[in-house]
Amino acid sequence: MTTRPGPRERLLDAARELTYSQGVQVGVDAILKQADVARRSLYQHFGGKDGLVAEVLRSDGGLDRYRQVMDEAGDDPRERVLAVFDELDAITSQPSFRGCRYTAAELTLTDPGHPAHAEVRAFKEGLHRLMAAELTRHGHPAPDAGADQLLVLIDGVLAHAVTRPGARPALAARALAEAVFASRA
Amino acid sequence: MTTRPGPRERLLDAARELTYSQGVQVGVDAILKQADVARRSLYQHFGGKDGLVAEVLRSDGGLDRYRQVMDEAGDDPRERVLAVFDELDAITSQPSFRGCRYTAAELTLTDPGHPAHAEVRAFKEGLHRLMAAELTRHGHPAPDAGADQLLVLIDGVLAHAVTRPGARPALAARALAEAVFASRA
DNA sequence: AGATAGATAGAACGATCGGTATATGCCGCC
DNA sequence: GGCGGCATATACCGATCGTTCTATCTATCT
Repeated sequence: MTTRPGPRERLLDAARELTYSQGVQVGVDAILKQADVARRSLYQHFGGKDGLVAEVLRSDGGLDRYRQVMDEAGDDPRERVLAVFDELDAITSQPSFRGCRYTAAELTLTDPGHPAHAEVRAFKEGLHRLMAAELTRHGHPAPDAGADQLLVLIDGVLAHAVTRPGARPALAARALAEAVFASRA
Repeated sequence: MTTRPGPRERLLDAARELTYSQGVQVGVDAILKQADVARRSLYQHFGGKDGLVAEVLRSDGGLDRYRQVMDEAGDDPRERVLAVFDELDAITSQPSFRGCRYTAAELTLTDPGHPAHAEVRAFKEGLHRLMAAELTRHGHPAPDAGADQLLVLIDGVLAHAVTRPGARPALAARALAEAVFASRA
Protein backbone atom coordinates (compact mmCIF):
# COMPACT_ATOMS: atom_id res chain seq x y z
CA MET A 1 0.00 0.00 0.00
CA THR A 2 1.27 3.40 -0.93
CA THR A 3 1.92 5.83 1.87
CA ARG A 4 -0.48 8.70 2.06
CA PRO A 5 0.96 12.06 1.06
CA GLY A 6 1.61 14.57 3.82
CA PRO A 7 -0.81 17.30 4.81
CA ARG A 8 0.91 19.85 2.64
CA GLU A 9 0.47 17.82 -0.51
CA ARG A 10 -3.08 16.91 0.36
CA LEU A 11 -3.91 20.55 0.91
CA LEU A 12 -2.40 21.54 -2.43
CA ASP A 13 -4.23 18.80 -4.27
CA ALA A 14 -7.57 19.59 -2.68
CA ALA A 15 -7.13 23.32 -3.21
CA ARG A 16 -6.07 22.80 -6.82
CA GLU A 17 -9.18 20.82 -7.55
CA LEU A 18 -11.68 22.88 -5.59
CA THR A 19 -10.42 26.30 -6.61
CA TYR A 20 -10.80 25.18 -10.20
CA SER A 21 -14.22 23.57 -9.98
CA GLN A 22 -15.71 25.99 -7.47
CA GLY A 23 -13.56 29.04 -8.02
CA VAL A 24 -11.03 30.62 -5.71
CA GLN A 25 -13.86 31.83 -3.55
CA VAL A 26 -14.32 28.31 -2.27
CA GLY A 27 -14.34 28.19 1.51
CA VAL A 28 -11.40 27.13 3.58
CA ASP A 29 -13.61 24.60 5.32
CA ALA A 30 -14.36 22.77 2.08
CA ILE A 31 -10.66 22.54 1.25
CA LEU A 32 -9.83 21.26 4.72
CA LYS A 33 -12.56 18.68 4.54
CA GLN A 34 -11.54 17.34 1.15
CA ALA A 35 -7.88 17.31 2.13
CA ASP A 36 -8.76 15.67 5.44
CA VAL A 37 -6.35 17.95 7.18
CA ALA A 38 -6.45 19.90 10.39
CA ARG A 39 -7.27 23.55 10.18
CA ARG A 40 -4.04 24.53 11.77
CA SER A 41 -1.90 22.77 9.17
CA LEU A 42 -3.11 25.13 6.50
CA TYR A 43 -1.90 28.18 8.38
CA GLN A 44 1.28 26.40 9.41
CA HIS A 45 2.26 25.57 5.84
CA PHE A 46 0.90 28.42 3.80
CA GLY A 47 0.25 31.23 6.24
CA GLY A 48 -3.36 31.49 5.14
CA LYS A 49 -5.73 30.99 2.27
CA ASP A 50 -4.01 33.56 0.10
CA GLY A 51 -0.70 31.77 0.42
CA LEU A 52 -2.31 28.45 -0.41
CA VAL A 53 -3.98 29.84 -3.50
CA ALA A 54 -0.74 31.40 -4.68
CA GLU A 55 1.17 28.18 -4.13
CA VAL A 56 -1.43 26.26 -6.09
CA LEU A 57 -0.73 28.49 -9.07
CA ARG A 58 3.02 28.43 -8.58
CA SER A 59 3.25 24.66 -8.33
CA ASP A 60 0.71 23.94 -11.02
CA GLY A 61 3.30 23.06 -13.62
CA GLY A 62 1.32 24.57 -16.44
CA LEU A 63 4.46 25.47 -18.36
CA ASP A 64 5.70 21.90 -18.16
CA ARG A 65 2.50 20.68 -19.73
CA TYR A 66 2.95 23.08 -22.64
CA ARG A 67 6.55 21.90 -23.03
CA GLN A 68 5.47 18.29 -22.98
CA VAL A 69 2.83 18.79 -25.65
CA MET A 70 5.36 20.52 -27.87
CA ASP A 71 8.03 17.91 -27.31
CA GLU A 72 5.66 15.17 -28.34
CA ALA A 73 5.05 17.04 -31.60
CA GLY A 74 8.63 16.73 -32.76
CA ASP A 75 11.22 19.28 -33.76
CA ASP A 76 9.61 21.66 -36.19
CA PRO A 77 8.62 24.85 -34.35
CA ARG A 78 5.52 25.31 -36.45
CA GLU A 79 4.27 21.82 -35.76
CA ARG A 80 5.12 22.16 -32.09
CA VAL A 81 3.06 25.30 -31.67
CA LEU A 82 0.15 24.03 -33.74
CA ALA A 83 0.11 20.95 -31.51
CA VAL A 84 -0.58 23.29 -28.62
CA PHE A 85 -3.80 24.40 -30.26
CA ASP A 86 -4.81 20.83 -30.98
CA GLU A 87 -4.30 20.12 -27.32
CA LEU A 88 -6.30 23.23 -26.41
CA ASP A 89 -9.13 21.92 -28.55
CA ALA A 90 -9.09 18.67 -26.60
CA ILE A 91 -8.93 20.43 -23.24
CA THR A 92 -11.68 22.92 -23.95
CA SER A 93 -13.91 20.16 -25.25
CA GLN A 94 -13.93 18.33 -21.96
CA PRO A 95 -17.09 18.88 -19.93
CA SER A 96 -15.03 19.55 -16.83
CA PHE A 97 -13.33 22.49 -18.53
CA ARG A 98 -13.97 25.62 -16.59
CA GLY A 99 -11.57 28.11 -18.12
CA CYS A 100 -7.99 29.07 -17.51
CA ARG A 101 -7.16 28.95 -13.84
CA TYR A 102 -4.71 31.85 -14.14
CA THR A 103 -7.09 34.15 -15.97
CA ALA A 104 -9.84 33.28 -13.52
CA ALA A 105 -7.62 34.11 -10.58
CA GLU A 106 -6.58 37.38 -12.15
CA LEU A 107 -10.17 38.42 -12.80
CA THR A 108 -11.66 37.18 -9.56
CA LEU A 109 -9.07 38.43 -7.09
CA THR A 110 -9.63 42.15 -7.10
CA ASP A 111 -7.07 43.04 -4.48
CA PRO A 112 -3.95 44.05 -6.41
CA GLY A 113 -1.81 42.97 -3.47
CA HIS A 114 -2.90 39.36 -3.56
CA PRO A 115 0.13 37.08 -3.96
CA ALA A 116 -1.60 35.14 -6.72
CA HIS A 117 -1.12 38.00 -9.16
CA ALA A 118 2.63 37.59 -9.13
CA GLU A 119 2.26 33.91 -9.98
CA VAL A 120 -0.05 34.68 -12.85
CA ARG A 121 2.41 37.19 -14.20
CA ALA A 122 5.27 34.74 -13.87
CA PHE A 123 3.32 32.07 -15.72
CA LYS A 124 2.40 34.31 -18.60
CA GLU A 125 5.94 35.59 -18.88
CA GLY A 126 7.22 32.04 -19.03
CA LEU A 127 4.69 31.11 -21.67
CA HIS A 128 5.71 34.14 -23.67
CA ARG A 129 9.34 33.06 -23.54
CA LEU A 130 8.34 29.56 -24.57
CA MET A 131 6.54 30.80 -27.65
CA ALA A 132 9.15 33.38 -28.55
CA ALA A 133 11.80 30.66 -28.49
CA GLU A 134 9.88 28.59 -31.00
CA LEU A 135 9.38 31.58 -33.27
CA THR A 136 13.06 32.44 -33.05
CA ARG A 137 14.03 28.92 -34.09
CA HIS A 138 11.55 29.20 -36.94
CA GLY A 139 13.20 32.36 -38.18
CA HIS A 140 10.28 34.65 -37.43
CA PRO A 141 11.14 38.29 -38.15
CA ALA A 142 9.77 39.49 -34.80
CA PRO A 143 9.59 36.64 -32.30
CA ASP A 144 8.51 38.88 -29.48
CA ALA A 145 5.55 40.38 -31.31
CA GLY A 146 4.69 36.97 -32.72
CA ALA A 147 4.66 35.49 -29.25
CA ASP A 148 2.30 38.25 -28.19
CA GLN A 149 -0.02 37.15 -30.96
CA LEU A 150 0.17 33.51 -29.92
CA LEU A 151 -0.56 34.41 -26.30
CA VAL A 152 -3.58 36.43 -27.33
CA LEU A 153 -4.79 33.42 -29.30
CA ILE A 154 -4.26 31.05 -26.37
CA ASP A 155 -5.94 33.35 -23.87
CA GLY A 156 -8.71 33.95 -26.35
CA VAL A 157 -9.34 30.27 -26.82
CA LEU A 158 -9.45 29.60 -23.09
CA ALA A 159 -11.71 32.57 -22.40
CA HIS A 160 -13.99 32.06 -25.35
CA ALA A 161 -14.50 28.37 -24.73
CA VAL A 162 -16.14 29.15 -21.40
CA THR A 163 -18.61 31.67 -22.73
CA ARG A 164 -19.65 29.90 -25.91
CA PRO A 165 -20.02 26.19 -25.23
CA GLY A 166 -20.18 24.15 -28.38
CA ALA A 167 -17.94 26.44 -30.38
CA ARG A 168 -14.48 25.09 -31.12
CA PRO A 169 -12.40 28.25 -30.67
CA ALA A 170 -9.15 26.32 -30.66
CA LEU A 171 -9.69 25.31 -34.26
CA ALA A 172 -10.41 28.89 -35.25
CA ALA A 173 -7.29 30.02 -33.41
CA ARG A 174 -5.17 27.31 -34.99
CA ALA A 175 -5.70 28.78 -38.41
CA LEU A 176 -4.61 32.18 -37.14
CA ALA A 177 -1.57 30.62 -35.49
CA GLU A 178 -0.62 29.38 -38.94
CA ALA A 179 -0.83 32.97 -40.11
CA VAL A 180 1.63 33.95 -37.38
CA PHE A 181 4.12 31.44 -38.76
CA ALA A 182 3.53 32.69 -42.27
CA SER A 183 4.91 36.11 -41.36
CA ARG A 184 7.85 37.14 -43.49
CA ALA A 185 10.45 39.73 -42.70
CA MET B 1 -31.16 71.29 -11.43
CA THR B 2 -31.60 67.88 -12.92
CA THR B 3 -33.89 65.47 -11.14
CA ARG B 4 -32.18 62.60 -9.45
CA PRO B 5 -32.69 59.24 -11.12
CA GLY B 6 -34.93 56.74 -9.37
CA PRO B 7 -33.71 54.01 -7.05
CA ARG B 8 -33.68 51.44 -9.80
CA GLU B 9 -31.33 53.46 -11.97
CA ARG B 10 -29.15 54.40 -9.05
CA LEU B 11 -28.85 50.76 -8.07
CA LEU B 12 -27.90 49.74 -11.59
CA ASP B 13 -25.30 52.49 -11.88
CA ALA B 14 -23.73 51.72 -8.54
CA ALA B 15 -23.74 48.00 -9.19
CA ARG B 16 -22.26 48.47 -12.66
CA GLU B 17 -19.39 50.48 -11.28
CA LEU B 18 -18.70 48.44 -8.17
CA THR B 19 -19.01 45.00 -9.71
CA TYR B 20 -16.46 46.09 -12.27
CA SER B 21 -13.94 47.74 -9.98
CA GLN B 22 -14.35 45.34 -7.06
CA GLY B 23 -15.69 42.28 -8.82
CA VAL B 24 -19.10 40.68 -8.58
CA GLN B 25 -18.26 39.53 -5.09
CA VAL B 26 -18.71 43.07 -3.87
CA GLY B 27 -21.09 43.23 -0.94
CA VAL B 28 -24.68 44.29 -1.18
CA ASP B 29 -24.07 46.87 1.52
CA ALA B 30 -21.46 48.66 -0.54
CA ILE B 31 -23.81 48.84 -3.51
CA LEU B 32 -26.66 50.15 -1.36
CA LYS B 33 -24.42 52.74 0.20
CA GLN B 34 -23.08 54.05 -3.10
CA ALA B 35 -26.56 54.06 -4.65
CA ASP B 36 -27.97 55.74 -1.55
CA VAL B 37 -30.94 53.45 -1.73
CA ALA B 38 -32.93 51.56 0.82
CA ARG B 39 -32.15 47.91 1.27
CA ARG B 40 -35.64 46.91 0.44
CA SER B 41 -35.64 48.61 -2.93
CA LEU B 42 -33.01 46.23 -4.20
CA TYR B 43 -35.14 43.19 -3.49
CA GLN B 44 -38.25 44.97 -4.72
CA HIS B 45 -36.75 45.75 -8.11
CA PHE B 46 -34.39 42.87 -8.78
CA GLY B 47 -35.41 40.11 -6.44
CA GLY B 48 -31.92 39.84 -5.01
CA LYS B 49 -28.27 40.35 -5.74
CA ASP B 50 -28.22 37.75 -8.49
CA GLY B 51 -30.99 39.50 -10.35
CA LEU B 52 -29.24 42.83 -10.01
CA VAL B 53 -25.98 41.44 -11.33
CA ALA B 54 -27.75 39.84 -14.27
CA GLU B 55 -29.58 43.05 -15.08
CA VAL B 56 -26.33 44.99 -14.98
CA LEU B 57 -24.99 42.72 -17.71
CA ARG B 58 -28.19 42.76 -19.70
CA SER B 59 -28.54 46.53 -19.69
CA ASP B 60 -24.86 47.25 -20.16
CA GLY B 61 -25.22 48.14 -23.81
CA GLY B 62 -21.92 46.58 -24.75
CA LEU B 63 -23.15 45.68 -28.20
CA ASP B 64 -24.23 49.24 -28.84
CA ARG B 65 -20.73 50.43 -28.05
CA TYR B 66 -19.28 48.03 -30.58
CA ARG B 67 -21.81 49.20 -33.13
CA GLN B 68 -21.01 52.81 -32.44
CA VAL B 69 -17.27 52.31 -32.86
CA MET B 70 -17.85 50.55 -36.16
CA ASP B 71 -20.29 53.16 -37.43
CA GLU B 72 -17.77 55.89 -36.76
CA ALA B 73 -15.28 54.00 -38.90
CA GLY B 74 -17.31 54.29 -42.05
CA ASP B 75 -18.71 51.74 -44.43
CA ASP B 76 -15.93 49.34 -45.32
CA PRO B 77 -16.33 46.16 -43.23
CA ARG B 78 -12.61 45.69 -42.91
CA GLU B 79 -12.07 49.20 -41.63
CA ARG B 80 -15.02 48.88 -39.31
CA VAL B 81 -13.69 45.75 -37.66
CA LEU B 82 -10.14 47.01 -37.44
CA ALA B 83 -11.49 50.09 -35.72
CA VAL B 84 -12.77 47.79 -33.00
CA PHE B 85 -9.23 46.67 -32.27
CA ASP B 86 -8.01 50.24 -32.22
CA GLU B 87 -10.70 50.96 -29.68
CA LEU B 88 -9.72 47.89 -27.69
CA ASP B 89 -6.18 49.18 -27.61
CA ALA B 90 -7.41 52.43 -26.13
CA ILE B 91 -9.65 50.70 -23.61
CA THR B 92 -7.07 48.21 -22.41
CA SER B 93 -4.51 50.97 -22.05
CA GLN B 94 -6.57 52.84 -19.50
CA PRO B 95 -5.38 52.33 -15.93
CA SER B 96 -8.94 51.67 -14.81
CA PHE B 97 -9.23 48.72 -17.19
CA ARG B 98 -9.94 45.60 -15.23
CA GLY B 99 -10.86 43.09 -17.90
CA CYS B 100 -14.03 42.11 -19.69
CA ARG B 101 -17.01 42.27 -17.40
CA TYR B 102 -18.71 39.35 -19.12
CA THR B 103 -15.72 37.05 -19.02
CA ALA B 104 -15.12 37.94 -15.41
CA ALA B 105 -18.70 37.13 -14.50
CA GLU B 106 -18.52 33.85 -16.34
CA LEU B 107 -15.33 32.81 -14.59
CA THR B 108 -16.20 34.10 -11.14
CA LEU B 109 -19.77 32.85 -10.82
CA THR B 110 -19.32 29.13 -10.48
CA ASP B 111 -22.96 28.24 -10.02
CA PRO B 112 -24.18 27.20 -13.47
CA GLY B 113 -27.69 28.30 -12.54
CA HIS B 114 -26.76 31.92 -11.96
CA PRO B 115 -28.88 34.16 -14.19
CA ALA B 116 -25.81 36.10 -15.27
CA HIS B 117 -24.64 33.22 -17.44
CA ALA B 118 -27.58 33.60 -19.78
CA GLU B 119 -26.75 37.29 -20.23
CA VAL B 120 -23.14 36.51 -21.01
CA ARG B 121 -24.19 33.97 -23.57
CA ALA B 122 -26.62 36.40 -25.14
CA PHE B 123 -23.95 39.07 -25.38
CA LYS B 124 -21.42 36.81 -27.02
CA GLU B 125 -24.01 35.52 -29.43
CA GLY B 126 -24.90 39.06 -30.38
CA LEU B 127 -21.27 39.99 -30.85
CA HIS B 128 -20.80 36.95 -33.03
CA ARG B 129 -23.69 38.00 -35.23
CA LEU B 130 -22.27 41.51 -35.43
CA MET B 131 -18.93 40.26 -36.66
CA ALA B 132 -20.40 37.66 -38.99
CA ALA B 133 -22.51 40.38 -40.63
CA GLU B 134 -19.41 42.44 -41.39
CA LEU B 135 -17.62 39.44 -42.82
CA THR B 136 -20.60 38.59 -44.97
CA ARG B 137 -20.70 42.07 -46.38
CA HIS B 138 -16.99 41.80 -47.04
CA GLY B 139 -17.50 38.61 -49.00
CA HIS B 140 -15.70 36.35 -46.59
CA PRO B 141 -15.95 32.69 -47.67
CA ALA B 142 -16.97 31.51 -44.21
CA PRO B 143 -18.41 34.37 -42.17
CA ASP B 144 -19.34 32.16 -39.25
CA ALA B 145 -15.89 30.66 -38.83
CA GLY B 146 -14.35 34.06 -39.41
CA ALA B 147 -16.50 35.56 -36.69
CA ASP B 148 -15.31 32.82 -34.36
CA GLN B 149 -11.77 33.91 -35.09
CA LEU B 150 -12.57 37.56 -34.43
CA LEU B 151 -14.27 36.69 -31.16
CA VAL B 152 -11.29 34.66 -30.05
CA LEU B 153 -9.12 37.66 -30.82
CA ILE B 154 -11.35 40.04 -28.91
CA ASP B 155 -11.62 37.77 -25.89
CA GLY B 156 -7.92 37.16 -26.08
CA VAL B 157 -7.11 40.84 -26.06
CA LEU B 158 -9.37 41.54 -23.10
CA ALA B 159 -8.07 38.58 -21.13
CA HIS B 160 -4.43 39.07 -21.99
CA ALA B 161 -4.42 42.76 -21.21
CA VAL B 162 -5.22 42.01 -17.59
CA THR B 163 -2.47 39.50 -17.05
CA ARG B 164 0.35 41.23 -18.87
CA PRO B 165 0.22 44.95 -18.16
CA GLY B 166 2.34 46.96 -20.51
CA ALA B 167 1.82 44.65 -23.45
CA ARG B 168 -0.39 45.98 -26.23
CA PRO B 169 -2.30 42.84 -27.15
CA ALA B 170 -4.84 44.77 -29.21
CA LEU B 171 -2.15 45.76 -31.67
CA ALA B 172 -0.98 42.17 -31.96
CA ALA B 173 -4.56 41.04 -32.49
CA ARG B 174 -5.23 43.73 -35.06
CA ALA B 175 -2.65 42.25 -37.38
CA LEU B 176 -4.32 38.86 -37.06
CA ALA B 177 -7.70 40.40 -37.71
CA GLU B 178 -6.28 41.63 -40.99
CA ALA B 179 -5.40 38.05 -41.74
CA VAL B 180 -9.01 37.08 -41.16
CA PHE B 181 -10.08 39.55 -43.81
CA ALA B 182 -7.42 38.30 -46.18
CA SER B 183 -9.10 34.88 -46.28
CA ARG B 184 -10.03 33.82 -49.78
CA ALA B 185 -12.55 31.23 -50.73
C1' DA C 1 -59.26 64.04 2.27
C1' DG C 2 -58.21 59.56 1.94
C1' DA C 3 -56.16 55.67 -0.08
C1' DT C 4 -52.44 53.42 -2.31
C1' DA C 5 -47.88 52.40 -3.85
C1' DG C 6 -43.16 53.09 -3.46
C1' DA C 7 -39.24 54.59 -0.90
C1' DT C 8 -36.78 55.06 3.44
C1' DA C 9 -34.29 53.68 7.77
C1' DG C 10 -32.73 50.27 10.54
C1' DA C 11 -32.87 46.14 13.31
C1' DA C 12 -32.29 41.44 13.03
C1' DC C 13 -31.85 36.81 10.87
C1' DG C 14 -29.01 32.55 10.18
C1' DA C 15 -25.18 31.27 7.69
C1' DT C 16 -20.59 31.46 6.40
C1' DC C 17 -16.25 33.73 6.01
C1' DG C 18 -10.94 33.56 7.25
C1' DG C 19 -8.29 33.17 11.22
C1' DT C 20 -6.88 32.10 16.17
C1' DA C 21 -6.67 29.49 20.48
C1' DT C 22 -6.68 25.36 23.37
C1' DA C 23 -5.85 20.84 24.23
C1' DT C 24 -4.55 16.14 22.91
C1' DG C 25 -2.21 12.45 20.20
C1' DC C 26 1.62 10.56 17.69
C1' DC C 27 6.25 10.17 16.20
C1' DG C 28 11.35 10.18 15.78
C1' DC C 29 15.55 11.73 17.99
C1' DC C 30 18.94 12.57 21.40
C1' DG D 1 12.52 7.97 28.75
C1' DG D 2 11.56 12.16 28.07
C1' DC D 3 11.49 15.88 24.95
C1' DG D 4 10.28 18.70 20.78
C1' DG D 5 7.85 19.14 16.57
C1' DC D 6 4.09 18.13 13.81
C1' DA D 7 -0.71 16.82 13.14
C1' DT D 8 -5.25 16.42 14.87
C1' DA D 9 -9.80 17.85 16.62
C1' DT D 10 -12.70 21.28 18.10
C1' DA D 11 -14.24 25.43 20.09
C1' DC D 12 -14.32 30.11 19.30
C1' DC D 13 -13.52 34.81 17.43
C1' DG D 14 -15.22 39.05 15.00
C1' DA D 15 -16.67 40.24 10.62
C1' DT D 16 -19.41 39.95 6.71
C1' DC D 17 -22.51 37.64 3.76
C1' DG D 18 -27.47 37.90 1.44
C1' DT D 19 -32.00 38.26 3.01
C1' DT D 20 -36.29 39.34 5.65
C1' DC D 21 -38.84 42.11 8.62
C1' DT D 22 -41.20 46.15 10.90
C1' DA D 23 -42.22 50.69 10.83
C1' DT D 24 -42.35 55.39 9.02
C1' DC D 25 -42.51 58.75 5.46
C1' DT D 26 -43.84 60.77 0.98
C1' DA D 27 -45.70 61.40 -3.37
C1' DT D 28 -49.44 60.61 -6.52
C1' DC D 29 -54.10 59.70 -7.84
C1' DT D 30 -59.15 59.57 -7.03
